[in-house]
Amino acid sequence: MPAIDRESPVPPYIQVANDLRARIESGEIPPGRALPSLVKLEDEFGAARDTLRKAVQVLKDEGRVQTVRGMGVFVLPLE
Amino acid sequence: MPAIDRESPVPPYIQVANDLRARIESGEIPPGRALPSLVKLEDEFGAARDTLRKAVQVLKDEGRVQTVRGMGVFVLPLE
DNA sequence: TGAAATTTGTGCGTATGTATT
DNA sequence: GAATACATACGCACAAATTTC
Repeated sequence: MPAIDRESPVPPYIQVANDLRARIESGEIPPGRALPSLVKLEDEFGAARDTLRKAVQVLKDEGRVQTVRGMGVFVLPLE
Repeated sequence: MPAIDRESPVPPYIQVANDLRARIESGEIPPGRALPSLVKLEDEFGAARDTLRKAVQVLKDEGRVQTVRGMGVFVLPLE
């Protein structure tokens, strides 16, 4: 299960971003599918919304996901 | 009238959850029936939807209610 | 038929306060 | 002081499922 290592010098939002990126790259969350909702991510990681939004923002900045309002955050096809 | 005590150290969403739980346990809202809609709860408690959804989430986590999209939040039978 | 109303799901942006680093 | 994170809350917009007319 995903977990945040509070002892790590890597900030939680980076850890979450890394975890989600790994799920995308492994094909666990394929293109066209949505990431777990923020509420679910809260449960999974036990992190605050601030942190999770930042993590998603990282993937957005990388062009890996795209937010669709009211629906979720979707994984984009690789270029 | 249910009301949220803003002076209390207990967070509003917990207060709402406690109130709803009491209504369920008293039989005011029996199994199979739905809780008031989020819109009605907004009126009743004067709280934001975010707060009310969190309150409902607490009861969900407790296994007391189940949400059905487009229909409502239903009280589950006791186990 | 289908359109509107109702209700929950999801996300955005913002805000306040606390605590830690 | 600044950055980060947590916890909570407000208000809004749009999506989707269901019910009603």
